Amino acid sequence: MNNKAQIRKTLANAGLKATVQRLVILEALTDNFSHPTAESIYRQIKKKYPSISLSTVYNTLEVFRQHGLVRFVNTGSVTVRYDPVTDKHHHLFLEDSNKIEDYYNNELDRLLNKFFSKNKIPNFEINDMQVQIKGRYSKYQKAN
Amino acid sequence: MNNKAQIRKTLANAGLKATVQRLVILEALTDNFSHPTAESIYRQIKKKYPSISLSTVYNTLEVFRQHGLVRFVNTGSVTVRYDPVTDKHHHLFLEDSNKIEDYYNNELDRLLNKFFSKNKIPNFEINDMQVQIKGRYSKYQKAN
DNA sequence: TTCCGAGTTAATAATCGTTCCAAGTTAGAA
DNA sequence: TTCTAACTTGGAACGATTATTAACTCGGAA
Repeated sequence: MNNKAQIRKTLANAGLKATVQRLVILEALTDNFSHPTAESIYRQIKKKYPSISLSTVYNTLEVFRQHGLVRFVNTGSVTVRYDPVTDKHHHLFLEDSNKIEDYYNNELDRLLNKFFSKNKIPNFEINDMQVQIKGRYSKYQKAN
Repeated sequence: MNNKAQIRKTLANAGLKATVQRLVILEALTDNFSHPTAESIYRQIKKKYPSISLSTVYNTLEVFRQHGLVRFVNTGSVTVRYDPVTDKHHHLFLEDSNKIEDYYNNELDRLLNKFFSKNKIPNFEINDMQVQIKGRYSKYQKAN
């Protein structure tokens, strides 16, 4: 199954109509692991689909978010960023470049789950957990 | 030593002039563990010190941040929140109320440090790390 | 196939949070 | 006490997001 068909399926599974706009936005998202802003998604799409409106991008991202197709990334800055990856993962915040990378580590997840099942936070029910790791790549190493 | 004197000292240590505005803002922050926004700090201060400007609050918070007196909290929403606690700690995001609480756990810190010294991220130098825990307090339990 | 209506989009206005700026004021060194 | 760099103020400007609304489009009923 090609990418387009997968994207259609994703929309259908979420119970969303497969409009052209949704297809291109979702396609842009799945191709893009740089945690884009709404604005940057808009610019990217605009090339191929010039009639799209920035409002549509915002609206659609919000619809996707409500249906679990994207997440907000917590950046601590003014602009919201989106993460097309809804699997469990963590984030590396690159201090030099203002970039964010996904970080996967199943072992870390297991460790945290184990820790919190032993050390419950009183009366608190955990739904989700994420580690934010701030730092930098060593010199002469490419970040990506 | 009383609170006011401590606050003066904090400013002096940071090499900052002890203006009235800075004193009241820092006082408001140290009294306030609810991770306030700039706006809410402004409203709080305005009662006692009506001539203060919102710009001053923003400017001052930024100066404090540069001097390590406060931190941004990464909320994933549009508005930036500030955290007067600069010790190592984590955050509970209460899904029902949009509140954020500090969460301390030395054992968790040790565990994470141990984990990442064993499992280094290739070429990446970690400077800071934070766990964001999302969830809710059980019914009939007060969140605070 | 046509038509209807709910859902969707585009354009633009409005709002919100934050930053910038020029002019006035002040803390604190000397 | 004087002087000056640092600071504050208010308002304008800005960028990001949300709201509004009229036009459009798709899928299903007839």
